[in-house]
Amino acid sequence: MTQTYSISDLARELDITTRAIRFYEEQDMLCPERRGLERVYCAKDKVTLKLILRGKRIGFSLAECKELIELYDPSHGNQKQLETFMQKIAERRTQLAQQLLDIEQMQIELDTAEERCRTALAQTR
Amino acid sequence: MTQTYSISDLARELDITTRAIRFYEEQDMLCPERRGLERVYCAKDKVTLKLILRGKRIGFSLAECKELIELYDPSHGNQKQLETFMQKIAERRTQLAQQLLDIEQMQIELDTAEERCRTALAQTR
DNA sequence: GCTTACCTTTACGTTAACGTAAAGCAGTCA
DNA sequence: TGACTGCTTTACGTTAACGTAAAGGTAAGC
Repeated sequence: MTQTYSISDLARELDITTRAIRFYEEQDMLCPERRGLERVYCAKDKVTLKLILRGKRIGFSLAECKELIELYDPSHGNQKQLETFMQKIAERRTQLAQQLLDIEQMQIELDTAEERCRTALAQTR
Repeated sequence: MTQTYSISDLARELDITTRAIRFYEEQDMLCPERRGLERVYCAKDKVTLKLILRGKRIGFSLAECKELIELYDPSHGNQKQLETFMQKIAERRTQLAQQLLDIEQMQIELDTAEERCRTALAQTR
């Protein structure tokens, strides 16, 4: 008994619109089964959607998310493709490392900003 | 002798287009001085630009970046504004924390993907 | 049999963040 | 003096990521 979902099940659970889900399918990031016309999603589809949403939260474009998804399944690769995959993985790593630095720096700046706010607040008394 | 820059100085140094810089000004994120018609940028402007670019790297919209910049200078705030600032700072903190989690998770997935690539590569021999 | 609730497709609309082209002014180098 | 370089403004174009409306199919419940 493998769990399945309707499109609005997933929309509710992941807090996105059905339009968005269909759009991701248009972009070949999803390929749910069909029962008649209705889309029937499986657990893997849900994982894919979560991957997309996580990617978006850290500012990846859908194109980048799609690449990440494709990296997830290197079964169908010849040697050249696999090497390309490895390279893309390395690129993503670099990008993530930079983002970590950026976030740390932002946190520091939020510290500063908060401090200044406190000071300013103290002076209004 | 405070350092100043032309628009193309900054464009070169920060690796963006002059169009982008002018666009940020249109959005009231910058307000450089003028010598005649020419824009003359100071050190603070450069800091602002770097802030924008850092925000963009981690997926912030320009509107969000603008808020961050405004948070940077709470001098002109009455008590209510300052409290709003504090709240926005807290929101950003939450967002950054989520992004950190997302990035860590992505790194783990890149580990997995790389591992699978290695395995697949080994089998092509 | 009619309404309600989901589902479908097709297709045009919208916003953000610039790109790009047109037209022109100011200084400089040969 | 003319060509080149760098700056300006105005304005239309473009791409991504959906939003939204139109028009309709199907199954459940009253």
